[in-house]
Amino acid sequence: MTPQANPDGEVRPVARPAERAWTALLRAHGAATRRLSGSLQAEHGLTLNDYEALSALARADGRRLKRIDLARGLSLTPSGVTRLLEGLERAGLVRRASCEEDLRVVYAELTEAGVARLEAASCGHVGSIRSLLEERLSEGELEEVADLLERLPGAAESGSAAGDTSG
Amino acid sequence: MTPQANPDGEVRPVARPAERAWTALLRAHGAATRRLSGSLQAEHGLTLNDYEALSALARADGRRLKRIDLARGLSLTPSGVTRLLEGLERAGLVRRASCEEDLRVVYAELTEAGVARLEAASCGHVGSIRSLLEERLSEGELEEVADLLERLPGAAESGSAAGDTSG
DNA sequence: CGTGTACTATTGAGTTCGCAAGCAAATGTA
DNA sequence: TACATTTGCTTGCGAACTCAATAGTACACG
Repeated sequence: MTPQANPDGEVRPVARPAERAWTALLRAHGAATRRLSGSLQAEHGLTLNDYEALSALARADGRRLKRIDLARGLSLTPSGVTRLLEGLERAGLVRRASCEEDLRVVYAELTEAGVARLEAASCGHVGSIRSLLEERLSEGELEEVADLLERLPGAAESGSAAGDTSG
Repeated sequence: MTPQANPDGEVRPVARPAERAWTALLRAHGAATRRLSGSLQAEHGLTLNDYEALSALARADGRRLKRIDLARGLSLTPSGVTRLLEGLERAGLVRRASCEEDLRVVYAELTEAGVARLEAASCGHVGSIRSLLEERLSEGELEEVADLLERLPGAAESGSAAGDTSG
C-alpha cells in the first residue's frame, strides 16, 4: 500500500490509524452492503434496513419498539424510520400501535406475517453475512472487530433499544 | 441459526461473531457517516464521497484516475461516479481528460482548485475523524480495526485503484 | 475484414434517506 | 391556568444512489 505518488505532494496521504480505520470502514461497508443487499432484495424483497428493522423488532420486548428507539438502533433519523416503516406497514409486516402513557409515541409492532417473513429471510441472510465475513476473517478476529466496533458511537444505544424507553 | 426463536420471551440476541461484527459495522458506519458528513458539508460544501473522491484523485499518479477505477475505489457503481463527478466538475474541482490509448476511458483529473479545496477541507475533516474514533479507541486498537477491515472485500481493490487496470 | 463479446461511460427512472418545517403532546415554570 | 420549551412523529423537498438500457470502443477469432 503506497498511497503517496504526489509530484508536489502537499496533500498528506492516509496514514494515521484513525484515517486508515475510517477508510477501511467505509470500503468494507460499501462492498458488503451492496453484496448483501442484492441477494436479500432478490430472494426476499427486503432491503438491508427492512431486515434490520424487522430483526430489531423481533428482539424487542413484546416485539415492538417506539419509532424513535428504532431510529436510534438503526442509526437512522426519525424521518427515515417513518419512510422505512411506511413500506413495511403497507406490506403488512409491521403495524402501528399507540401508547397509552404518551400519546406522542407510536409503536412499531411486528405482525405475524412480519415474524414469518423475517424467519424466512433470516437463514439465508445470516448465511450470506457469515460466508462474506468468515471467508476472510477467523471467528476470533470477527469477535475482535465486533468488540472494537461496538465501542464506537452508534453502537451504544443498540443494546438498550429494546429496554430503555422511559421517554 | 434463527436468531430469535424464543417462544417464552427469553430474548436471544444476535450472537455469532460474524453477525455481531456485521451489525456493529452497520451501526458504526451509520453513526459516523452522519456525523462526519454534517460537518464536512457545513464547513466545506463537500459530501463524504466528494471528499473521498478528491482524496483518491490526489493520491493517484498524475492526480487522475479512470472513472471506473474511482468507482471501485469508492465502492460505487460507474453510474454513481458519473453523478458524483458531475457535481465536482461543475464546481471546477475536477476536470475530464480523455485517454489516448483507450477511447472508452475518461480520466477524472484533479484541478488546482480541487487540490486547494481538498487541502482546505482535509485538516478539519481528518480532525473530525480522529476525534470521533480516538475518543473511544486507542491507536493500537484503531490499527487493529484497520488491519482487520482491510482484509474484507472492497478494501482489496483500493490499493491498486491508483495504478493499473490492465488486468 | 467482419463479427461477437467484453468493457467504459452516460442517461432515464425509481428508491432511499436526511434536513427543515410543522403539528401534537408532554413537561417545566410561575 | 397560562405560556415556553422539549420531544415524537410526519411531510415537502432535494440530494445521492442503484438498476436497466444505450452508445461507443477494444479485442479475439474466423
